Amino acid sequence: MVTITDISRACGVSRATVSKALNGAPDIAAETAERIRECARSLGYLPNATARALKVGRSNNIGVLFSDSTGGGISHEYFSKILESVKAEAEKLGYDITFISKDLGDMKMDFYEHAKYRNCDGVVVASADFHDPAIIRLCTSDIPTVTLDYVYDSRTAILSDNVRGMEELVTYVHSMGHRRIAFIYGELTSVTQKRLASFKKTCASLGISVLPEYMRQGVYHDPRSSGLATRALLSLPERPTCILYPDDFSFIGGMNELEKQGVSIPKDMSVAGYDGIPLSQVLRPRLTTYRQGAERMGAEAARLLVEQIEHPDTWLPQQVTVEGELLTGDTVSRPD
Amino acid sequence: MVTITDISRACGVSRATVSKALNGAPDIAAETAERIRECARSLGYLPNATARALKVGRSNNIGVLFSDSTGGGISHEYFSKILESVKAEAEKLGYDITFISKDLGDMKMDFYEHAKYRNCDGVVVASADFHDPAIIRLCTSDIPTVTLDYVYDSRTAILSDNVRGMEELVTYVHSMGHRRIAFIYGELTSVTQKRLASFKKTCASLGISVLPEYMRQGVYHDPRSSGLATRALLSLPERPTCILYPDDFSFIGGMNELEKQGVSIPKDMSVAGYDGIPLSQVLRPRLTTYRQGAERMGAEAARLLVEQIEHPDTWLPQQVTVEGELLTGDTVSRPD
DNA sequence: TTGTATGCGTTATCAT
DNA sequence: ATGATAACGCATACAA
Repeated sequence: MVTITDISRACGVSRATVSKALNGAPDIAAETAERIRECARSLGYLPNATARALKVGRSNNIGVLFSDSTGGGISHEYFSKILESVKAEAEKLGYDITFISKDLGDMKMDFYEHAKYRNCDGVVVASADFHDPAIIRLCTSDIPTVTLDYVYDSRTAILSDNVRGMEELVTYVHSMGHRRIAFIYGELTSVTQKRLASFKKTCASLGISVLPEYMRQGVYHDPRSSGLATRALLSLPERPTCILYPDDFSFIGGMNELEKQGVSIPKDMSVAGYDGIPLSQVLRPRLTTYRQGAERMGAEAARLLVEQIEHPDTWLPQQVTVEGELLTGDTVSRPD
Repeated sequence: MVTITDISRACGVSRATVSKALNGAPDIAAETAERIRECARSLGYLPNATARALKVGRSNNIGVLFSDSTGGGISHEYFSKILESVKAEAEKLGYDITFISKDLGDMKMDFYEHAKYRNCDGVVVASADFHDPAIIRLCTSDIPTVTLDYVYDSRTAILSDNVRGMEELVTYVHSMGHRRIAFIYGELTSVTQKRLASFKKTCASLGISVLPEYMRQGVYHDPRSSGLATRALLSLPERPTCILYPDDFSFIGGMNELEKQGVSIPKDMSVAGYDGIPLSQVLRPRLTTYRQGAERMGAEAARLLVEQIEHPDTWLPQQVTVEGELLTGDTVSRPD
């Protein structure tokens, strides 16, 4: 490994001078600096992030937290997209990303301790059980954090616009003539609460009555439960004319059930999903859904976190809401 | 931040003693050690990974490389599963993982330099253009590496058993009575070469003739191209009775085309995918496919990499092949 | 059994 | 404009 010392010897200057030259300090003669840089290049010098971090107290490394227990794992397309964009944006800003977990090897640690242990300059909490004390500890600590889809008091958060998403979906479906709209929703997280509230509010303002038998709890990302809920809805004396699913993937379960019962989409039943994952747009008929702005959310999260890290004094926590986009597919038609 | 020095002061011992006690060195009196550990706990001491790394020359951090350019991004379910299991296994072994990329911020670096810069103890190359000189440089460097689905000479690699997978698929399809089997394959990577060779060899040994018009190149993960290839196959004077797709997701395109032409699966046409992603098993009919052992591949990659890191002297490079599993769905039936 | 001294590679302060 | 020196937090060889 070639260090700053090697360069100093090769150039016949002190280590301090080399360091300054390499970092573009103003008090080094232009030609000296150039000579040193050239020398560094020819020797194949690479800065040592570890040593630098130890010295300056900043690692240029941000942690990312995906706690799988909630089912919000990396293999969910929504989260993998977020991860991808956090990564891309962070790298653009000069930061590496490291996963934060608990219990590294045989050292018992919680998330906060892990982040400290690795000297993370900040962490993006992308998917977690936000009521877990360990998560709360991290998110209310001295470490800069940005949460996704959940807000802690006086903390920065990036939010997918679930209220608007639901509103757009319901409004669209209503505009297509539907009045008997069923909603299969996921586990009662804060995201779900928002979608539920928005569903009800939008229905109310459109003069649609929300029948309790049209509201069924399902499970995110679980086609089976969506299938069962669909079956229940189909067995009602008065069927809905449109079913909203918890998400695009779980819709597959509904799709199967409808097909099985000979109910054609969208002729006999209109449907819509949520998320706007690629799958939804390659299905035929193309699924009507609301695409969450995962890419922008990830990028914003990284951007705001880095800003907070680099300007802690002037930083004001903020909640950024990222709008999605209604994807008008071919699964919602005018009811007879 | 509470350091080893704080503890030494609080306990009235030297820093060396604290360090040893905390690391369980054998030459510290049991009660002294316990007193120190207790003190550390009460002060909320956390080891500083950065300082330790600088001192011992090992970071307990492994890099993971997903180069998106090849389309092998994190949001591909196969790769996200691998990432997930690499992460889980690495953490179990006491290693954090950091993404390796090129061009961090405004510093121009290649992959090797990035890994060095971060002091990675090793790196898992999960998805990359293996002919890229930058990848080659990394994989043939002094840094321990493990590649997935590609072998560099005298290097450790984890391989999905594409030969066997294809063989099982073809054999199964053959056993169901099919003789006119079409194969839509992806871009010509080494993985594809293996699947192609295995397809041909298996066909040959089963006495099936491989018609050139039944072999069509498509694109991985691209339903559109699979749809086009399907259309071409359907327009042949003598249609195949079974179509093998590059992967489960791209099969969707074929599914749509078949549906559009009123060709029923599996009554009029049998089909099979590859990968065994969750989607394939929630479709109806359930897709016949070959599930790659992504979880085991990731875990093995991490395990072997760590072993190589921790026992560099006794290490022998090896290629581990991870078998998958034939998922007999409902999309292959006996032809008339 | 404990402590002293040193250095990992870097940057920052203060002299020169 | 350049250099000597110290310090970041830790682990280890060696001395006591």
